[in-house]
Amino acid sequence: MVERTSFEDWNCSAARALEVVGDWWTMMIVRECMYGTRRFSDFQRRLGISKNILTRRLQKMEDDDLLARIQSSSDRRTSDYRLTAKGKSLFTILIALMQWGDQWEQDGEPPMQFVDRLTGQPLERLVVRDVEGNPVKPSRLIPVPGPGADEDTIERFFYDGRHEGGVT
Amino acid sequence: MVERTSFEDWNCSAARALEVVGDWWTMMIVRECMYGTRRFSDFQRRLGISKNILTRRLQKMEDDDLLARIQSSSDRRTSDYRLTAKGKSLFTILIALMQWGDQWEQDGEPPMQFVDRLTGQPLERLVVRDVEGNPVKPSRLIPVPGPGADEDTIERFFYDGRHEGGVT
DNA sequence: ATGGGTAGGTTCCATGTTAGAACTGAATGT
DNA sequence: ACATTCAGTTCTAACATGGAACCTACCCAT
Repeated sequence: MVERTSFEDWNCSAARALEVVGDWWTMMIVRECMYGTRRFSDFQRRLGISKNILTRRLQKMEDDDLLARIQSSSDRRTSDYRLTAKGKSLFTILIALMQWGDQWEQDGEPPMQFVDRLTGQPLERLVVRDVEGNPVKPSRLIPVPGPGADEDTIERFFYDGRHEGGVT
Repeated sequence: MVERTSFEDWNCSAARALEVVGDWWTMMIVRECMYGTRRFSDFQRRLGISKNILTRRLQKMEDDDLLARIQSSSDRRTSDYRLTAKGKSLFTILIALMQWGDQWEQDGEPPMQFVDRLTGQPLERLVVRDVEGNPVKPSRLIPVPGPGADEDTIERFFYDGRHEGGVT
């Protein structure tokens, strides 16, 4: 096997999420959608992506139900690509990426930011919190199997030493 | 040019973040670190990643200052790979990915979850909020240039129609 | 001290993926 | 009718991936 390792059968939500959005272009296309881009040629020009790659990515995103393709009524050559509910819910991941990039790769100076269209107010920084609403440091946490864990996940947890480690 | 398009000179924080963590394995290695994994052979066995690929990824993550490599005092053959502050701050992105995967690829049943090591309490769902702390729907937002915007970003914003679009 | 095993790589190769350029073919606009 | 635009497809060179074999330092038991 020389094909890329697939994460789709892994019993891990992060791995499954990455199987859908983990390549270099997909989140950039999501960003572009959130900037208002709808059409093939606009994605291509604004991202500087090759046409054959864009075709494949849009197709995969449609297959994964991130994008819906809607026939444009005015020009029958084009379709509008729009985010589905599943695609829109990648918003949190996009904001997390942008804020991390702002902090560590842009010295805290955002090149672009999302603001309220009426008030012009920016967004709060995303914070991981416990159920009582208090911010959580990774070092306070440990990973445990959840209701979706399969046998293998549970076995690894107990016999592979994972319950002794923790977030650091 | 047939090399992968690099995002490192883009004036976009999401693109720069993806340049660092946007490949298939990097966030899986971060997850593994947060599960307590430290050593080469453990990353290799638990992730099922090829040794040459793992070597390259760990090296790049060290170059990008996500991981620090610390000589193990007991066994001079091995080193411990540990997350730096920059690496630890990928936590928010990892949680966003896990929660998205839980919801859309696992029917809301998490295979693994992070809980407080003392109380056993799980985490709250990440929510994008405005500065007053109210949850924000993407449709209420528009993208605007920030303090880190360069000329090209500002020009595109005004002359490429981006200010007319918005998050939808 | 010696032999066997382990940890952490490196090298090699077949196959896959990417990017760019050239081409296609239908729909538009003039 | 003619040129142009849109959204692709096809072709090819270069690069990346994954699996296996190989390598070398180190640890451990005898």
